Amino acid sequence: MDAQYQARELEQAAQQYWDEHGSFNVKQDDTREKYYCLSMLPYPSGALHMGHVRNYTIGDTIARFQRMQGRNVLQPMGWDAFGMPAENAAIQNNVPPATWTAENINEMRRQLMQLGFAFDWEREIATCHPEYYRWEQWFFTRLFEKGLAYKKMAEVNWCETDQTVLANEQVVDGCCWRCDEPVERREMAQWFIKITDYAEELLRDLDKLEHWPEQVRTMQRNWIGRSEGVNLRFGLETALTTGEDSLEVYTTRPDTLMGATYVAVAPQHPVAQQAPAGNPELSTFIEEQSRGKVAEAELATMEKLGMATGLNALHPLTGEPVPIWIANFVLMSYGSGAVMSVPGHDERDHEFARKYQLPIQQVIARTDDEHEYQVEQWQDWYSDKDDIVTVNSGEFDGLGFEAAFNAIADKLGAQGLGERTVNYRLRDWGVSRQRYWGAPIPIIYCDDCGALPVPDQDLPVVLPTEVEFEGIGSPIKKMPEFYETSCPGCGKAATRETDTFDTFMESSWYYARYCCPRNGEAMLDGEADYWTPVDQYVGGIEHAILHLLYARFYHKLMRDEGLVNSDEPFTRLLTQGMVLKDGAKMSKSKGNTVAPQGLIDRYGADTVRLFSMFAAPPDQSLEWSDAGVEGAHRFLKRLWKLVAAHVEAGEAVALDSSNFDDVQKAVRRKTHATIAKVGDDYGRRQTFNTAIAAVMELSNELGKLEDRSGQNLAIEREALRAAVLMLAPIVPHICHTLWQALGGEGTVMDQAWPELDESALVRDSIELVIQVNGKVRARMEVAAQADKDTVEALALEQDNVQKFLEGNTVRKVIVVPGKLVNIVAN
RNA sequence: GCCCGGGUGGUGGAAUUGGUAGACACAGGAGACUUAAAAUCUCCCGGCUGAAAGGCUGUGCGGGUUCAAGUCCCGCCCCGGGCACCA
Repeated sequence: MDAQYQARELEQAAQQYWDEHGSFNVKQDDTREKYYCLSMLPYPSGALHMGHVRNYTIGDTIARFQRMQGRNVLQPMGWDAFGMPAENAAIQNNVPPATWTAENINEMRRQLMQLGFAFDWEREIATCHPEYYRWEQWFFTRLFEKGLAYKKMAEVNWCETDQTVLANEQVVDGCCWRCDEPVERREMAQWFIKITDYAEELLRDLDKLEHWPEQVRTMQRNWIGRSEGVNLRFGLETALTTGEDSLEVYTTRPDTLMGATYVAVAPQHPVAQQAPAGNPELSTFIEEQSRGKVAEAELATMEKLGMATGLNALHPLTGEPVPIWIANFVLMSYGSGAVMSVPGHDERDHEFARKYQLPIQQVIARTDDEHEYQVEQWQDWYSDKDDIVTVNSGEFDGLGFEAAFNAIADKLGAQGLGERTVNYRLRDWGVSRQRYWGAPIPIIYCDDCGALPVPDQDLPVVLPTEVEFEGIGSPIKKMPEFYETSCPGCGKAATRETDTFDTFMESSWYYARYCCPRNGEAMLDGEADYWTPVDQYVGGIEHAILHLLYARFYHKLMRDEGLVNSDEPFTRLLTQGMVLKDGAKMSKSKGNTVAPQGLIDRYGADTVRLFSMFAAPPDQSLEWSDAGVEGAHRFLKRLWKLVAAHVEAGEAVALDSSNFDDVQKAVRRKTHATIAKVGDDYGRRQTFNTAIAAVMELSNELGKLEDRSGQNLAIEREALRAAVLMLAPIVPHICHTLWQALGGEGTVMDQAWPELDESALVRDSIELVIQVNGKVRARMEVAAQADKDTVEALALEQDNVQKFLEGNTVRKVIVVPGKLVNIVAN
């Protein structure tokens, strides 16, 4: 073999071998266990960034490791090709989004191939191809027919100057990013999918996802936000012009109902809309509240403002009038758009009541509190439902949380004024986008027949790619040749929907389509039954809620359509941390990106892969370091030289462990301890950084062998073969070559994982740490099987231990077998 | 504001179930080889102290539990992710 490690030549040769042998093209095979390893598909933004390299190296490592466990491994790749950046680039560079996207895909595919990822490229998909989104459109028409897709009004960011809808990202400090004019919230009719129908199941099945990070499950649980409470109605002193004479609110704390001193409604609430008649100040206030963007963070951090409507509601229990206020923090899109306010106990209500001098009434007290309730101060024990008792609540006085909840809920129920209900924070999924570069929503509007789905035989509704793209407004909204059509019901002239789908639609089911990407007859087929669910999913932590929740939802929708036969799409999830540079997320906008291409050119793919896996555990953020890359490269050079020197020493004799000296035993023990550790690190722990460190330790340990004669060479051979096998998933190219140099059979990627020899791990003696009062004072070597009494006696004999025991009495001795002895003395 | 993470040497990180803090690397220092440099190899490397053995101290801050705390509990501070139209 070459004396020098030549990454470029060796990597090209390995990739050529894989290509010629179709090494990663997989088929259904019922003789082996299947393993579907998937990394989140990239948005084709131009070139690969370090986040991609990290993501796909993790996925590739797992895929290759599983292959070495004997499984039939599918690892596909594709492109999340619709989205806003293509439109922005189109404006800037005067290139149609389709062209820009296709060029980016070609460049990024080339880079992925250069990194040697074991993808089955025959299954590649791009979500902007009609062959893909056709089935998304078809599926939407199924949902429409089931009543799971519907249209309603919803708020969007609106720029009056540009006459266009803006994404949250396009609103900067409350203003349009193009014209810098203030943005307002405006209602528009939009398509929604009823994810709330599945809220209970999405919540419940989180318990089944035992191989998901607890963190992600907690976030999803909180996002769905199940609560139990009461829907109750306040009467309206004056009925609305619509005849409506009550106001519905939801509360999780009916026990505090007697403390409700006012009602707050959203500015868009019917009561608020009717109130300003003859009150210009109020209408100005309501209008002002439509300024700013729709993001929750925006609404939650803005100053809490309100104004009295002059109208009263009637308390459902007492019949007393309570004022109705308009408050900017009440959101029309959450629940009924109205809340009862209990300023005596709720922090936000308290703040609001103090600001506007509204009455504050204490209705719960702490059973264990000696302190007087102070109206001026909010008491933070409100959310604590233990040890509280109702007060100032008339017939409901003296009850604990549950008793008060039940008594008040029962009373409301009996009077027809309220009922117990389960509520979710989760809102239905708005899938309409008023943008061009997305999948057209397959709906036709007819003046007579209403909204009708495009019939199957007319699908796909193809997005025109030859367009004049100006950037303000979607071009297809100005193309009669696109939107003019005939009604599938009555045949009369009709209009197509010109909105496109949210791009989360494409990424919610792509994992299933990889199983049968070229099927022109059906969305999914039997191959999807074979491969799904995905065994291992790898992607950024930033997708912990939205993408992963939508994909889980879509899987259940597909299951209920008979397309897949499992309840959850992703059995095991690994959420990758961010790639940072100087403490900030690498991004084009921050200008702190490091393009992997230069590093691949300089050091080779294996070095880049090794560094990205060594620098941090996969779920933590990774701080980029150019110096660290150099170090990773040095290790590969050392490994190369080690194997070269070993091969130079000639053919090894057969391993015979019967007469090993202590050094030989120690080296061989290290080999097998490493095999045990690395297997666990790859499989169970998924801490690839410690797996690499362990192999580095093993290679350092080999220096202890004095020469390469006799059994030493056999021990080294065993260690090097194991090291190459264990590193192959991370640095597959160099290991492909080194495996051949070591006389290995076949290719390294198809070898079985190295076998652990338990007998090599046996030790004659072990080192124990001796502490006095928890501080390490000595170490000693004892026979591995020494019993507790012997260990204790030996520990007490140590000189330094004696020194610290002087003048003290031994109170207790704790022996942790195999680890330490702690002598408690004073 | 709300939800979820994180904080350990000069740096990235290790310590897996409460049991030796700093594995493995990077950077730095000293030395070897070399005319020289690069590359490579050897040794040192948390702080204070000591000739050494050792001692004291140390995991964002303040408390607590325990024979023993980076790890568990309570209260803070700072940084990152998400917040439904960025993907």
